[in-house]
Amino acid sequence: MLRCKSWNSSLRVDLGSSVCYVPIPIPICSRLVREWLASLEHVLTALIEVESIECRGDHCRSHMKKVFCSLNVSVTKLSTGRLVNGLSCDGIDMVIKDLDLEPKIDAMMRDFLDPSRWKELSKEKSDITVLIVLDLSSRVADLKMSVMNSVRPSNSVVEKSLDSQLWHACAGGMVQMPLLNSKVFYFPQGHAEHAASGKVNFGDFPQIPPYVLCRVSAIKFMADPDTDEVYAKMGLVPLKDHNDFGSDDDGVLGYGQNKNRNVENQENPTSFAKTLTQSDANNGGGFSVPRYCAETIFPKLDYTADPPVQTILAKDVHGQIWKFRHIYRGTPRRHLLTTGWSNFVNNKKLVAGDSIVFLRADNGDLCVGVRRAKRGGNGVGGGYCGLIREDENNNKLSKDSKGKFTGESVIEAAKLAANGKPFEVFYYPRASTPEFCVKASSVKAAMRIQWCAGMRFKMAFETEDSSQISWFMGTVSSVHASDQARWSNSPWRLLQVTWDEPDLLQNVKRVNPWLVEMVSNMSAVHISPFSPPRKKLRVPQPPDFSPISSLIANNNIPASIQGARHNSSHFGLNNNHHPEFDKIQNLPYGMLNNDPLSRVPSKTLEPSKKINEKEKDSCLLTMGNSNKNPSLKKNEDNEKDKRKPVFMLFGQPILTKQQLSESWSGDGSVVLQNGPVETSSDEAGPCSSEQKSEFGLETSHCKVLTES
Amino acid sequence: MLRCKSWNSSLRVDLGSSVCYVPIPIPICSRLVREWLASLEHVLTALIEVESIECRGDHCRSHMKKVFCSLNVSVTKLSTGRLVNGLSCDGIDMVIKDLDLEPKIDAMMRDFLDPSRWKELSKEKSDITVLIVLDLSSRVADLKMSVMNSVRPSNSVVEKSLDSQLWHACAGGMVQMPLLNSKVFYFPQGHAEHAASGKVNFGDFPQIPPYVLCRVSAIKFMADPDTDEVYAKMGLVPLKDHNDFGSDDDGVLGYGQNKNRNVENQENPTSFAKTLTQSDANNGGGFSVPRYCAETIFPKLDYTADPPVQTILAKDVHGQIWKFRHIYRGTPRRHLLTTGWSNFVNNKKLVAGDSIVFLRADNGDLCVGVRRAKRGGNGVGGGYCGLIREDENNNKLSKDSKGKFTGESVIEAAKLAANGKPFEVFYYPRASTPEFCVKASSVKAAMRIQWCAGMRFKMAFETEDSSQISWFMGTVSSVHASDQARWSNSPWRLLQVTWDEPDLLQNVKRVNPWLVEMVSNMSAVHISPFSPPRKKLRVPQPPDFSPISSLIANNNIPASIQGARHNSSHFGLNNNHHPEFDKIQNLPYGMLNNDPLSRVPSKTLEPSKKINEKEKDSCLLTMGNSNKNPSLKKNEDNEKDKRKPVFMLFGQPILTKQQLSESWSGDGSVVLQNGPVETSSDEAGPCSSEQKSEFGLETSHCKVLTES
DNA sequence: CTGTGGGCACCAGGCCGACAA
DNA sequence: TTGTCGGCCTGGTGCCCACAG
Repeated sequence: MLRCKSWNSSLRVDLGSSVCYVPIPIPICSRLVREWLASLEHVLTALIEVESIECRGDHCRSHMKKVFCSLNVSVTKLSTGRLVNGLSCDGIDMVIKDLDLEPKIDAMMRDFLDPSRWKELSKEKSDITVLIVLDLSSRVADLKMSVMNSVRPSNSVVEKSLDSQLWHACAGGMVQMPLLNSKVFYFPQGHAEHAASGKVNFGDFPQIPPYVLCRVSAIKFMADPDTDEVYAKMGLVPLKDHNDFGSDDDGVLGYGQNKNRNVENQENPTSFAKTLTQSDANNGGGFSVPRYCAETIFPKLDYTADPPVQTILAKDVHGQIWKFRHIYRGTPRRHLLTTGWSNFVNNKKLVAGDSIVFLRADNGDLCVGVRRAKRGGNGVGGGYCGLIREDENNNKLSKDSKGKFTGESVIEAAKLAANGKPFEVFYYPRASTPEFCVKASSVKAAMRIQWCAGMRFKMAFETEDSSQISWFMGTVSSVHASDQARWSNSPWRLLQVTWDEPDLLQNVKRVNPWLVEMVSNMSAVHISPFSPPRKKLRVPQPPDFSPISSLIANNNIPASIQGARHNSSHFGLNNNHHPEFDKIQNLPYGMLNNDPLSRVPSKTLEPSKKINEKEKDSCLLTMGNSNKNPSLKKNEDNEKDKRKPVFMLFGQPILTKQQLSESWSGDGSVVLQNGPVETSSDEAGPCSSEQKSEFGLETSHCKVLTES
Repeated sequence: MLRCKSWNSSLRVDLGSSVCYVPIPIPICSRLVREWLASLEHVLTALIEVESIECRGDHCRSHMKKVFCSLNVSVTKLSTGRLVNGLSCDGIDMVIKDLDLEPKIDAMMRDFLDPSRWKELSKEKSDITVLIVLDLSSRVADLKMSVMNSVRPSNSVVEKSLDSQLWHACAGGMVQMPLLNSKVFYFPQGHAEHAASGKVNFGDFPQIPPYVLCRVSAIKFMADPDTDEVYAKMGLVPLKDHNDFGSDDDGVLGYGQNKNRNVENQENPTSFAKTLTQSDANNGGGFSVPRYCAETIFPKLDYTADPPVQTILAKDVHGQIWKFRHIYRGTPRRHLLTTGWSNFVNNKKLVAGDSIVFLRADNGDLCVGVRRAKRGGNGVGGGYCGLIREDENNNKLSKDSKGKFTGESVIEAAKLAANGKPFEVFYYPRASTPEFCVKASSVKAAMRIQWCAGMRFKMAFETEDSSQISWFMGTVSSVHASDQARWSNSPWRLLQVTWDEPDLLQNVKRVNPWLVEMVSNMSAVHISPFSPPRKKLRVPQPPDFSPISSLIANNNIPASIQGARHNSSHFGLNNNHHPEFDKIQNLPYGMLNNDPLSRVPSKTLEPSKKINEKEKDSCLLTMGNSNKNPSLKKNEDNEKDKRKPVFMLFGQPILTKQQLSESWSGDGSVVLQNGPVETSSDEAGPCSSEQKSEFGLETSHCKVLTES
């Protein structure tokens, strides 16, 4: 038994030490071994206790790197719950041994290579030990890479839903994922932007509606095995009637939009994000830990030691455990991660500008996540993001051939949605497109607002380093469907806006109503509390639309039929209701109203009122910021129904006759039918959905707020 | 202009120095760059003259590795002839500059990225200069690998025929490639062994004959871009009549088999092969150059210098140029390759036991090739090789999806051959299966021999390190088709043999007649002149055939019809002619005789005579060794027709009536029809080939030799 | 003549405090 | 409080000779 003090820089092992994530170098020819590793998926990304190290060969110095060394290890803690397909073995302590990867592996290893054998072994919870024979040749780096590729399971195999807290921490503070069984509106347009850069031709599918109310039947929080990019897979079931909605916890209007926003660092103090500095990302250096992070997230350090030092173990999104040396030293004293950090940076391919997230999970585990800065583009500029997404997609396709990112996949999902059939979507929160599955209550609340040109609003954006959220002020310049030809009644990107700081938000020309909050002009100064105004932003990157105002001039709506009561004429835009409503009942298939709740009486549409400055001030929305008020925040989760009855939708919505007579609309073309329809039966279409009816319930939000 | 003395171990560049093969690390996100590199194919694997080095960034020490450095280079000599598809630009000096690979490459590089632009530029032979921006981050190794993969063209793209001399040097001394336009016999059985481990089911294709006479219409010497393994792509045109044979230079029988064997180191003294020692392959060390190699292959060293040192530039099979420091030092003095050697070893992934070939080409270029030792098997043992071949094949398939190594590809080729249509085959000389396209004259000469059990022979094998060739003695134990059920008339692996040293050649149980030379028992001692007898061998690895003797007992031939004149009864095997010849004329499609030259008269088959020991001695073949006789060798190329008229096939074959009445045969089932056939016209089948007719001309070789 | 091993120098990686923002 | 830098130590790489087969 010969002790090798140091044999490989990536694999520094001493007897009795415990090592994390041993990337096992495999001899080139051992195809079988690689396949075996792949079949085991994550089993090797485990905490490994080194029992003995043996060096074979005649000499251990000059040819040490060619000697086959035997590393006898105990896998003391499996860091991931999966051994083989479908088998969960979380928490199994296991030891693997007597596995010889030498060239003559074939005969003696076939037994071990059989995944079913592994499955059985783990069922019995018997201890197994692996004698891992490492080829410490000069090609270790190469081999390590190829093995890591092999070990890393493809997306199609691993669908484990990872820790929701870590997922959200990586996703960033802007992301709001709907709850399981909650209602969302699915927007095919948004899906197309997200998954196919908007380059989806819906023209051949006239039955696809602009939005479909769905129940979230499943949601899996996942992460790309190569890039660690978090994404979610959502199962959606189009809703035919409200009986599907037993577990809906989404009955309160008006709160959804910003309820969980800004949770990071405030409502969820157990996580901390830091953007890597040059020194952090520099290969030779360590990681400078902000004091707040070290004191609130990391395990308590024994400051009586000199120097105070400890080992940090942090789990990443894949369940891999990373080991860091945490030391408190220097003058003045500061917290640093030294040993292990460089390895992490290299493995995750981090560069300055990327962010790292430390999170203390509810079970006490320390987790580490990664948020990559947008490469090759300075935040706001470029309009690249869609393209980059598609490129990644193409690579992905060749790997798992799932087709998540093609126009076809969007069409397929949208067709299923239109037909009332369950479907699946993938959502990448780090992509710079707005969420296309939006909490129904948020949409409803937003659409209940009488949007009109001239309105002042604020909208939240992530700063480029993803560490902060900034609010930007803007003015609604126009209200009309973003694609009037195809989706004339779609609220998607309904608002055309101008920004108070247009240079920073050049590419953000149209926004979704549920992403903005109306504000008074006077509050502009103090709504951006923690961000210097010029900080670079991460904003949704809409594909460049051609100017839509020109389309308006050429659309089918005669100018003569436009009313004038609340004419926002100073923008030259028309946001009035359409007086000849019946003439444009060209609602797409599946949009007919068969929801008893929404059978509001037919009435003559009353044009919305022009909102003057005074009214706007009185309409200032504070609900999105309500969680900044500690006294309110405490009770709102449990008592929001009672506390804000004015926003209730289900139960007894408070609706005045006046409110019922109003409807939201954009310009003339964006008018939703909200009169009673000779109700088609359920057989009229598999998805005679209630989207319109939901919007039909809208009230003037300003008015309600005034009442309360 | 800041000088970076050393910035990266794989890229050590000083001003004014010339570097070879700069693997360019590319920032991760630069997909466009990678595509561009791929489109340029080999352009970057060139001799590069460093003009200037610039380091940008605030500091050049601690963050040097993150700083983008600009390397201003001149590509002084393009090492490969291809820039873009179809464009040959050998010898173009070109300089590339002003190419910025920074993140914002897209806009400014699109022009450069256009392959057609490069095509034009190279047409004009204008000087271009590239400012190559290198991301010297810690991920250089990773990136280098990915870029190398990108740069390396796939097989499907590059079909450049590489230097024949280097190809043959890498292929080894055993390999005999047919000449362009020469005649070969194509053996589907051999093809199946070579390309699909023999696991090809020909059962559904009864029209496929066991051999097809072909003209070699094309031959390309190629090398695997990943492994450097040499292989050849051959175009074959089945021959319908001898008029196709205008340029046939293969008219002399009896010489072909060993004419070009042992050329390396003897007839071709400008190449030298050495098997790498541990020290050679060891990462820390250099390469110990044998004196002979240094003095005969390498450029002349100036021994007056102290120490004598020079730079060696050697081109590999891909045309890449490798640079080595050649020094003559130490006590006692010896030749060493130092700087550059380690890089070569790592890049080629060489290990001890692999061989390296240095060759001085006719044009004076120094070339370097690689011959890998068989991994994972000790030479003779295992029977792996076929399997390994197939595994490599599967990998290959996923890469170029060419299907060179499937049973289907063999079936396809064999069907085309059977139908007289041109086809293509790939031959990997380092695979351990016999050549399946064999010089026609060799086959004819071999089949003219009256093979019979008990005959003594020798056969050449390569030693495991590929450096030498050893001759092994054996005895023919049985003569019958290797697969009597399907290929009853195939000469492929006709001879079942026993070896004088059976332990070394356990898996070689059946051999092709044209690969062996008959010898007398007495010459056994001195025919293995330059190899210790126990040196490990590299031998063809036939798939394990089940014992064929049992098949014989169950075949369709009644025992009663077997003659007994030359009964080699001491082996219990029957090598007599079939007296009821007409009953087994079940020749496969395409085997009918329509060759006027071969329309030998029908006659009663005379059973072959038993060869007693005395006769065998008199039959000793010396033709195969004739080139060892300097006086003979000098003239044989030009005058072989005249010098050995007894072996002529075309022209005026010397055939006595007795000779014509004889035919070669193995056991009863391996009888070729050589009587006149009611000749089918050409329409009888596209490939009514003359294979049988060729063999129909056979004479008793023993007899002919006795006459001369 | 050449294979092998130890000596040794160089350098990239990595940990440190100093210093300043 | 923490980002950046130079100092400095260390281990790995690679060139050298000695020695021996």
